[in-house]
Amino acid sequence: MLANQGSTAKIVRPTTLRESVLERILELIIIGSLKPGQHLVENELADNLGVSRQPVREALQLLSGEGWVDLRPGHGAYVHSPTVEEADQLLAVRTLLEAESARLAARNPDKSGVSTLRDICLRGLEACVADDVDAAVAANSELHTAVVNMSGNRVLADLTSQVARRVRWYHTPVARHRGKASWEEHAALIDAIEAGEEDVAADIMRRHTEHTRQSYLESRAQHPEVEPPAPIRRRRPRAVSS
Amino acid sequence: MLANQGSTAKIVRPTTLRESVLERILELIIIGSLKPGQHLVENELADNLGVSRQPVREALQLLSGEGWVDLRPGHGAYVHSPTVEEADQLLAVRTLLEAESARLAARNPDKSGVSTLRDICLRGLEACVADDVDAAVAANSELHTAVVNMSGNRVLADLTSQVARRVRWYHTPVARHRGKASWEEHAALIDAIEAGEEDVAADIMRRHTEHTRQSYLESRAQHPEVEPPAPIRRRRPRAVSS
DNA sequence: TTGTCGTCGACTGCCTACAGCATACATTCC
DNA sequence: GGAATGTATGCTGTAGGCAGTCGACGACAA
Repeated sequence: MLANQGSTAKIVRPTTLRESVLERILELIIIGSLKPGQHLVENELADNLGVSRQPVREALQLLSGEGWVDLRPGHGAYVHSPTVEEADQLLAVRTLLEAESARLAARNPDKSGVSTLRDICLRGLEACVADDVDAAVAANSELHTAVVNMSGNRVLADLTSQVARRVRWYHTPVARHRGKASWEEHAALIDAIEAGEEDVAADIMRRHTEHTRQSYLESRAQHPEVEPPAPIRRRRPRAVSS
Repeated sequence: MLANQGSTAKIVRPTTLRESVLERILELIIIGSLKPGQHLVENELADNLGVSRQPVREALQLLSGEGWVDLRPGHGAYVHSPTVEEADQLLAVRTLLEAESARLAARNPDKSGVSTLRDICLRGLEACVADDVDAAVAANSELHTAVVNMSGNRVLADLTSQVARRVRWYHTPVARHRGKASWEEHAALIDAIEAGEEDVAADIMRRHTEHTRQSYLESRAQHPEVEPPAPIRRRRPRAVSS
């Protein structure tokens, strides 16, 4: 009976076709089935997903709004081709946004919010010592989300989540968590928020996210598996015929 | 011959119908022809603009990505209804982003960029003493854009422009420029950027945008013309018949 | 061999049409 | 008289289809 009721009273949206198409395409991009720079032919996607072109088109329009695909009028949609430079800039912006979130969260910390943070932190640490990487990653993003929400600035929260989603794309080849040290930083952050020390909280968060940025860059330097920009192929190589 | 060549080598895009529809709808929203909370019926828009529903739908999808309209699956598109709280948050985020832009611009200031800034600043000041409000406003946004571009962080620039566009929406009822004082702040900002004084530049920009935020809030307090959320009407009141 | 032009194929952009759904009104029952 | 249900209507979501357009390939000429 409670199956469909999200804990946060999320609206049970009448999931339209274009929404599910959007999510499936997004998943294909994230797992790498659709490669950066690849031309997304509407008919192919429609056939593969078993729908008509229309919902595919609309899903692509929405995805372009989130920076996942680039629309070239008259040419169609291409999977956004990430560069190291862009990843760096994205992580820099994330640092900026999240540090401000931490500052605002510390400006008026509420009891329940802080205790939520502690719960998540505890879970993350447990997952960490249990070597459950997936759970640790989940707890990590959950904690960051919780902090942004505590900021009370919804615009900031939306923007951050938007940026964070794109960052996740770049995280794929990176080691996913930095172990116990990361959670100690988290704990310190929560302390600062609870104590209302704005500058300290912002600084911890800034250094924390800056750290992941650095490790991303290093990892990227070691594995420069950057794909060439975009081999634009509109026709597939003709099969031997005649 | 140079008619179509923008100064910044902008691509001459093969303007599609949905693009022009998007711009026309956006204009209608900005000038207030389409009011906050209003239900955007696709057929009506299509008829009024002389196109079919398809490009209208796609334009609405794109507009939703920029926060101008809200899509409710199964219900259609509604003009985003701005609240004072959201405006405040938006302006706060803009302050954050632009201050960082100024910091980055000051980190490595290039000669040509700085001279461009000075040109714009001069024009703005001239427009100001000539009491040409429109020109002053234009110069103002041009200058801010130039600073963001000098930051060298394209993600930051994109995000800022996105936020700034939405902020413009809230500026409508506000006094549009603060006169000479504003341009003196601009001049000081440019000096700081040229001298490479990151902290100073960031601080000037922060206070500068914070000032406009304060004046917005005050103006809003005096003219609390906030519309009621959204009187959702899907059928127009039936005409007296029979 | 290299540059230019014509042809062809494929894909996008747009239009029209239909089905499903949500809302508002009218009617009936308690 | 009030509430619940049936019915009508307008709108959205989706499908299918057609024309325009862009790029690639091949032929021809220099």
